[in-house]
Amino acid sequence: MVSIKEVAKLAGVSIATVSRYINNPDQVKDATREKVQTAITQTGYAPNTLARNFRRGKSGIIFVVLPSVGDPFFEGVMHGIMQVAEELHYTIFIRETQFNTLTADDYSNMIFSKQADGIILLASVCPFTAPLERPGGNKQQPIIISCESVTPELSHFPSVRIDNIAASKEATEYLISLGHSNIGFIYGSHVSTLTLDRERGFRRAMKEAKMPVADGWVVEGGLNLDGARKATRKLLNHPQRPTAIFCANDEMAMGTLHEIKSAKLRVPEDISVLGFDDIRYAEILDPPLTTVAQPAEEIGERTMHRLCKAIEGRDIGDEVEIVPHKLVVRRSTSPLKKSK
Amino acid sequence: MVSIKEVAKLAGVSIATVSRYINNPDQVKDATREKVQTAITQTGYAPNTLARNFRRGKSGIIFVVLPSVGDPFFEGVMHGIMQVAEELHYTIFIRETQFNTLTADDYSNMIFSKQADGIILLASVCPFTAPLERPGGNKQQPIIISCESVTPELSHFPSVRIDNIAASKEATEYLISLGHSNIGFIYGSHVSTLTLDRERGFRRAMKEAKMPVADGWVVEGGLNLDGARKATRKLLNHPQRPTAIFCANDEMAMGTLHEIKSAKLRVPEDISVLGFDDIRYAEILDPPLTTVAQPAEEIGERTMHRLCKAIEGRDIGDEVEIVPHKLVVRRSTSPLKKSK
DNA sequence: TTGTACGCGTTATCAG
DNA sequence: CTGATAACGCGTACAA
Repeated sequence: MVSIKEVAKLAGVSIATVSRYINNPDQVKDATREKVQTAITQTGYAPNTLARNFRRGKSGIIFVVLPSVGDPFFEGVMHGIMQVAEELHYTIFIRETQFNTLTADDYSNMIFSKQADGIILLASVCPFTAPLERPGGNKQQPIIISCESVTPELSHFPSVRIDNIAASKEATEYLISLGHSNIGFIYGSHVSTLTLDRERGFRRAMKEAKMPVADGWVVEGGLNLDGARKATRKLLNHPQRPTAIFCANDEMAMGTLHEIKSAKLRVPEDISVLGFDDIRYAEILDPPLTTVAQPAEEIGERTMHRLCKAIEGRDIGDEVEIVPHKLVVRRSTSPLKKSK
Repeated sequence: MVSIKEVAKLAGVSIATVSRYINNPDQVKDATREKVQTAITQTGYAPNTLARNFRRGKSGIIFVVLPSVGDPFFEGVMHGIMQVAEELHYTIFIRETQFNTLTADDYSNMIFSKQADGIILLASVCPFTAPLERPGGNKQQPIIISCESVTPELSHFPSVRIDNIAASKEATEYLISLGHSNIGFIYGSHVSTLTLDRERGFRRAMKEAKMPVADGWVVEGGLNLDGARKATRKLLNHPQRPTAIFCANDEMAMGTLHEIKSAKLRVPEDISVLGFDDIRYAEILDPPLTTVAQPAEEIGERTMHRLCKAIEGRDIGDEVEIVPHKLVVRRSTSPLKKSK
């Protein structure tokens, strides 16, 4: 592997000059510049990133941690993130945490061990434990948890997201306003505080409307198609079958939609379906899905800006930054048909 | 930032011992081990990855480059990749190349500058130029291009994929066997050799069956929903309206399905639809989509194994490794209804 | 404008 | 089993 030394030797200059040529070309005389350049092309030299980062003490890398590539929701958020990253000359690396569950400490360590300058955790279901106590002073690590509603123990991490409880409550109230009172809810998983919050919003709306939530109306959908389909079948077989089903995300709503139609029931005539996220498929489903939209790109942008502030050592607090959500009404929901 | 030195001092040992404790604990006496461990917890020390990688001359990182997170197809491939990566102790980083188009040289440089030990390009539409000529000897860089059918200039990169032409030809023959002769084809984009190959397979089947492909039956779908919807509208308005539409991937097929139904036509009674990839949504679409399945996980596994061989310096050739595809017949295709 | 020389934090190679 | 020490490749203060 060719290093800066060989380039220097070939160009007949010192390594310092080569280094300068690369990082501060203006400080090098024209004639020298040429010599160095030819030596570089001749050797095919490329600066060793490992050495450079080591020397500089920073990698210029930001990790974005998300549960799965292949999840349509994150596309928009990534857009926002990458746009800002480009401006600010950071490189984004995505880490997928499919099943391997890293702890908050692991992430903290990534920063501490200089693997990355900052980390964005996107709705990453990970078994968060108590915050890491590091003797060196634990405050203000450049880590942001976005989209996800964090548990109390983690509230010291800054965060950008919608108000999941409020959004879910509003959506439920919309169903109620359509005349529905038997409403099923499919949440994600017990470790997904995000969908748990959405469940909370659902229950709150029901309670305020003085509508009971029957046993078995709230089921787990596992955040995936299969899980949602099973959950839906449970709901369809329930003695008091819901007239509307609210799914904690659109992915699950897709499974629900399919399962209802497989049972020869119609959406929304027999059962209304409501999703969450407004992924790109929502509007081309059959019927197009009523859902809660998140300003994905904005979440990404805000998150990056805030993270970069933290990287620069500025204080960004540990508050949750709430962005607005919006109910998008399409055709998968309709007024309750009075069947009596 | 606390370094190994301070840990050594606090523990009353040399830095070498601390290093050994971390990398080869068995070579350290029990008593010493404890001393070191307490010093580590006390200081909150974490090895500086930058320095470590620098010293080792390798990062243990493999880049996976893909066009977009949010693309359901890659999930399976990533599964395969990550499983092998875990076994072999590599860390996977995903880079998204949404619009920013890196050249083959850029990738080559990533290897050369030690940013990564190896690179997997997954169906990444990037403006490949002539192979990089590097004085140091350009042969056998640890770069693999998977899923994508590469252009001739790039055939020196090893590759793992299905035979897109053959698969597409077979799928077309299936449509023909159902009695269809007016078949529309929606390809991805002019820079996506992958979908161009699928088009080639389509045309080959049509030609062998002596069926003409009318002007305007082959349209560009842009690899996304909107593009596919527009393309579908063109097809529906064509004077010789196709009785079947073959989409170069499932994402586009989803758009096509929706657009056909929006035009009050039925699938498959009026128009059959055929997709490609067998993403997880294929079976829950309405109607469930007939499509060509790729062994995604297998592609991922094979790719990683081959790449690791290359990283170890072994010769892996530059052949294309072909994995089997399979036509999955569901309900979006049916025999041509004789309407005369 | 250029060159010399040091140090970044590790790991690896020796001797002890 | 442990300690001293030499690398690794680069950036930069300082001297020339």
